Amino acid sequence: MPEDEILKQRTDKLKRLREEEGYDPFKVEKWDRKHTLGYVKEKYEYLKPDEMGEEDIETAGRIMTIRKHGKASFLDLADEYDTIQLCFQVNAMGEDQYSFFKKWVDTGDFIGIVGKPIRTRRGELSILVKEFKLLSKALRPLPEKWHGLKDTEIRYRQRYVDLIANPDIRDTFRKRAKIIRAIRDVLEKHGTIEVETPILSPIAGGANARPFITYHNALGINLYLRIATELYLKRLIVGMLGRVYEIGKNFRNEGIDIMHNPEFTALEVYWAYADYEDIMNLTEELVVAAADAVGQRKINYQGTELILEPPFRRASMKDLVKEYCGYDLSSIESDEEARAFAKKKGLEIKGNESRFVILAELFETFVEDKLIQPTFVIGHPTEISPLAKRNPENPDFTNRFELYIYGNEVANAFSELNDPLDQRERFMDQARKKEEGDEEAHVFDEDFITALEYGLPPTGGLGVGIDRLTMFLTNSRSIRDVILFPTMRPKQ
RNA sequence: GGGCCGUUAGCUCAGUUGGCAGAGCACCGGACUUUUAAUCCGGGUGUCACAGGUUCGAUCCCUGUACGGCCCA
Repeated sequence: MPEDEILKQRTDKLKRLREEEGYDPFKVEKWDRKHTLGYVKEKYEYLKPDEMGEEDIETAGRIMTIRKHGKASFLDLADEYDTIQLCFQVNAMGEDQYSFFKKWVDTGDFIGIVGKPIRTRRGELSILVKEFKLLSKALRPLPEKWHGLKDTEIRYRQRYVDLIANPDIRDTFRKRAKIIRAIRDVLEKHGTIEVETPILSPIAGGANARPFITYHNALGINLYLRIATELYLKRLIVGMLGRVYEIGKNFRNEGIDIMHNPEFTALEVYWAYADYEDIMNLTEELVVAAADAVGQRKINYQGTELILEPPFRRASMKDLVKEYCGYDLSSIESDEEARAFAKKKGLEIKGNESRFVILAELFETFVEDKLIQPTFVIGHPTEISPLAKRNPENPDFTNRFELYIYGNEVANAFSELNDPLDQRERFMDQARKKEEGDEEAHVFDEDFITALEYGLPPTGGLGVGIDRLTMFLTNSRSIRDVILFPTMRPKQ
């Protein structure tokens, strides 16, 4: 039957219910749910076939299936966590209620029930219902009961249908909540305060990315959706908040794929008086707390075992690139030589890359996807790290690390650059890159320099991709499986 | 941005070398007091994504478009 016909049929049924019975399920305001299905399942597990519990259970849920047998019927009732069978029998609830049920109740409807726990002859823990109340009606049919809902397009566009039909998906989002809760707990424990910084701002800085642009009518100016929280959070360290963090959405105007959604959730943390090694320890603590929150440190991700047990492997970018593609920076004498090497390796060369940029590009091409187990990659070139403090022994490199899991960047952190003079130069270098056509180069933020001129203490900072971390911890293949309403192109 | 794949009933999917469009579940009517993929009897509910083209005839072949997925940059 076409969906609009079912819709019409059920709408008519609702109308008749209102007229013939004087009952309007949409006028019901509440139901006192004294017990959950989980409570019943746990407490009455012991019941033997044909045995009945003494307690009156008062619970509620959505009817998932109905098996009608004349004067007795069986329903599967689901609440947010569990499903339990209900027995509807004429001699338990009386003629009136039973015929009301037969006439007016459909799968998808919400009902509240009162009844006693029993185990049926066939061994199924159930509730023998003596009273029920129709709490709300479904006018559209549920997806098919065996296969659930598979169509990715409907799953993402109408997540509510996905969540009804595929209980596992509900579990993924519960785990996501637990992960974020665990992260907050660790940070609070370390005296880090949660703050909120602007999403709309005149300058979108703190990362290499293109922003979304919007327009403020009253001010008559363009504003940008943030691409990172970094520059605002560091201003707060200047402002002596000591330790701050923010968990929130960032927005990057780029493509959508299995690892990228235009809006995504990031954690950023800044600790005064800490360096990147302290932050590395913190990162391990956060990842492990997140893993523990959802159950375990050894996880199966898409058939690969990932072991989230600290200490994570630590390796320098230079060594990794040397190991995986033979590029030994210490023996490279010129940028030309570096470019020639890269070209031989099949990289596309523009012609102005430095030996450091080549290092980073070789890393991306030849190393990244090999880093399956959690690995801290340390020591990124200064040229590609415009907000990170230089390594005092080798100023071409920074005290920075990224955490890779399953070939993907999950965290990025460094000792923060707090020298306003150097920061100005770095921004100017970025501005040059922008002029040369790099649309993702950092924007010059004069007020941020001003803030640094007031004095930023030595500070360690961290960014973590919450969606990606959640993917690994929930064995989700796509970032869209851990975002409730992923970005979709509008239909038509 | 490029390549490949997909789009058929509410859902999961068949199918047609180009000739009246199929199944299971769901849904509607009936029977049934222990089912749990209930069973039995009856009912097919569709713009075969959209727009063109080829053809006597297109859901099928061709072109384009939309949306989705995968891979690559």
